[in-house]
Amino acid sequence: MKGEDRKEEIFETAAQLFGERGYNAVSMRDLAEALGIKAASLYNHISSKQELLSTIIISVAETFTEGMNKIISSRKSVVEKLDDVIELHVRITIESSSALASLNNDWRHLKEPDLSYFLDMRESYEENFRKILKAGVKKKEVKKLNIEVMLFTILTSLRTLNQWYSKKQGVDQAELSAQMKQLLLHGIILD
Amino acid sequence: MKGEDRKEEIFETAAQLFGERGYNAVSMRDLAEALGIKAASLYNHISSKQELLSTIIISVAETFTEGMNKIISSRKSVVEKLDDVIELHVRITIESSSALASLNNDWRHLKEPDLSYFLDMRESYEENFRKILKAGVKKKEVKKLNIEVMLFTILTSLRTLNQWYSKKQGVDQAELSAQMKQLLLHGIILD
DNA sequence: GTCTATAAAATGATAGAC
DNA sequence: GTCTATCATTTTATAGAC
Repeated sequence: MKGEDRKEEIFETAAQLFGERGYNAVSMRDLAEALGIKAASLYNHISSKQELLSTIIISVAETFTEGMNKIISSRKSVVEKLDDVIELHVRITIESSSALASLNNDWRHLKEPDLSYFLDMRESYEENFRKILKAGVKKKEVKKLNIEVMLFTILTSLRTLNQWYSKKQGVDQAELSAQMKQLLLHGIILD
Repeated sequence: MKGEDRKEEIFETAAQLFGERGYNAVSMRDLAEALGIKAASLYNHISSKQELLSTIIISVAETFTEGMNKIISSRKSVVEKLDDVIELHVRITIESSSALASLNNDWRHLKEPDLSYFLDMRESYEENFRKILKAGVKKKEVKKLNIEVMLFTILTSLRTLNQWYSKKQGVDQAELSAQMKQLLLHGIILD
């Protein structure tokens, strides 16, 4: 199946370029050149530029959705669930850094019906996260702060981990997870 | 000075559109239409689309630089300085939400020499922040965690505050600052 | 599966009338 | 200060030869 290999290669290179420069700043000529072929040849493997973006973004988004669903349905404590969410993000950041960058920067350029599908997943993910935090407050495992501020702050740090991780070296996955847990859950100030 | 008013209006509308859709997804025709004029008329007030992006981004970046310089040269404690940095971000988020979105999403599309100028300011800002954290660790005001992880996590939360603030209502500036301080500096877990 | 050639549309920007 | 008309370029995508 050489054809499938080529297709895979196209998606990977597209994810990398979209992640670096943004969807609109990467032309089909740019992508083709990076692959060593002409732009017209791309259309023998894919049907449109939009298909590239949708496939890249939806794939990562589904991985997040599956991960969160597992966490939600487990019987762990709230703090353990929060640990697991952080680990999920760190894992995906390291495994799918480019696709994650595309998702973060270019989800706005999805077209319907993919846009709605993506937004539904995103909303559902956030709602599940919110539920974990609310349960934590109720069980007195989590401080009684504004739920939306907590949700946003933790989530945005986790979502943009890739921006930072791709630049720095010398921090491995386990170490990064541990540091993020300390920081986001326990803060940085010594009392 | 009616001309200056019009120019101001163009920059504000551009910031809003760039912030919503991204620089490359907003055409000069889109911008003109939002202002109720034709695209060609824009060029009586500005010289290029690039000028719009540069002016918008550099202006906010300079506000951050000035704010950070004041904080760095004050004689406050580390924790107070961290409080001030958080307040600086919350203030700019509320005052210049659209320009901040342009900065976050589209700084990559700046051209030289503006790109280098921006990156220098950004690097200097981060270096000052790093110094505050390092001093905190030394004085035992801040936990001895990985400096880069702390820097990244706090900064990314603050930088993307606008994404979230523009959606939600009912949280005022003082309240938001207070919540962010609690969360970023002291964490969310009850010990 | 890749190429050349080309269509069809959109884009940033300019010239010149009013 | 805004308009119409237009240019030069770039863009996504298709047709058809090899």
